[in-house]
Amino acid sequence: MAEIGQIDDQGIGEDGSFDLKNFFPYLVRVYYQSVSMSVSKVYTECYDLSVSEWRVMAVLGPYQSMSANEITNRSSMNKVNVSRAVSRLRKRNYLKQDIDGDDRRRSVLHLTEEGKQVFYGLVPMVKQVEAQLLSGLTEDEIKTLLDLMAKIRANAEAIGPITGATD
Amino acid sequence: MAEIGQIDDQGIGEDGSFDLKNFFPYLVRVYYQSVSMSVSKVYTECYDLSVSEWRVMAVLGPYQSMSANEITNRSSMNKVNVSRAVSRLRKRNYLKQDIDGDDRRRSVLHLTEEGKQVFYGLVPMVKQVEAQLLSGLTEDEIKTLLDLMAKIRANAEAIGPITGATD
DNA sequence: ATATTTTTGTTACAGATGAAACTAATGTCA
DNA sequence: TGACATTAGTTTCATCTGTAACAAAAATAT
Repeated sequence: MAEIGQIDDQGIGEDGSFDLKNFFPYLVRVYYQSVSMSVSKVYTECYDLSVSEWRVMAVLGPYQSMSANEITNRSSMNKVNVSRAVSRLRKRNYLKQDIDGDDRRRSVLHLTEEGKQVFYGLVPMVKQVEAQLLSGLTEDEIKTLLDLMAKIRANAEAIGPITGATD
Repeated sequence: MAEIGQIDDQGIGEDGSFDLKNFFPYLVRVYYQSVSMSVSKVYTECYDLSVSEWRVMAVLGPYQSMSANEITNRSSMNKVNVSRAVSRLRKRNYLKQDIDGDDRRRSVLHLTEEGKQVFYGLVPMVKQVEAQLLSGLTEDEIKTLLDLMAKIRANAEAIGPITGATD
């Protein structure tokens, strides 16, 4: 009765109960927390990187070079967090920030040698965590999961566009 | 090749690429953001409640009465956030905080009449969002999704226990 | 040309966060 | 009883966050 999938439009049962632990958005949050924690542990503990910093590095990769705006678009972060992550990465010499010759508002960002080393050190580890997270699931199950997540994301975006990208 | 589910243990391809947008934890994050945003919009815009505040109310419900510690256990929040949410809800007269007679460290928390009204107003709306999020999915698909999410959560917790519950 | 608007990225500000330190009450064990 | 440990909940601190305001450059329009 209080099961998910059998959503009653009354909202509240006769006993006035609302079962948070079977409320879908709550389950998504807990799911996200577990996943997020297990990955962020890697780059936090190994290199003291924040999520934003890791994401900027991940988007950039060892050979890419792009503007802050492009990073924003490819990382589901807002421009403020990109700016701050870039600034911190620059201070640590993981990233170099040049100015675009054609458009002097634009920055041209790419990893330094040191940044690349960090990246190369990190990628196998985060990929291993990814593998552990998905272990025990078949290829089909993974595909199904991703498809369903995409469907729900589409539903969510139909309700209202995302404003502030939580980081 | 760079597809998820076909995880190569090299970590980085010959071209040194790492595809963030197909990285599973990233997809989970984006998924979570969409879901979270669509629900939190409801209680934020309607009653200016934070996630923590909503969760405390949701766990408590209209007739339940429990300690802060119990709320912590049932809501995947840490005790600091529960404490703060309780404090704010109390200031707004949505919640009453009494002291347990048997154990004077313990508080006994329950919603006030005003808090119940807010709760009754909110539940149908968040349930509607839940329904919209899941619309287009069959019962089986929903069950599959929840099962797979639970599996991955179990995998994550096998890697390492969750420390700070992000709120 | 020059005023206006748009875009790119940064900064200021107010509020939120988790970890750790803290207070107060209870439990344990000798 | 009294020393010590544990538990419940709060507060402090340093950091992080999103919104809005901002500066500078470029695009557009007149």
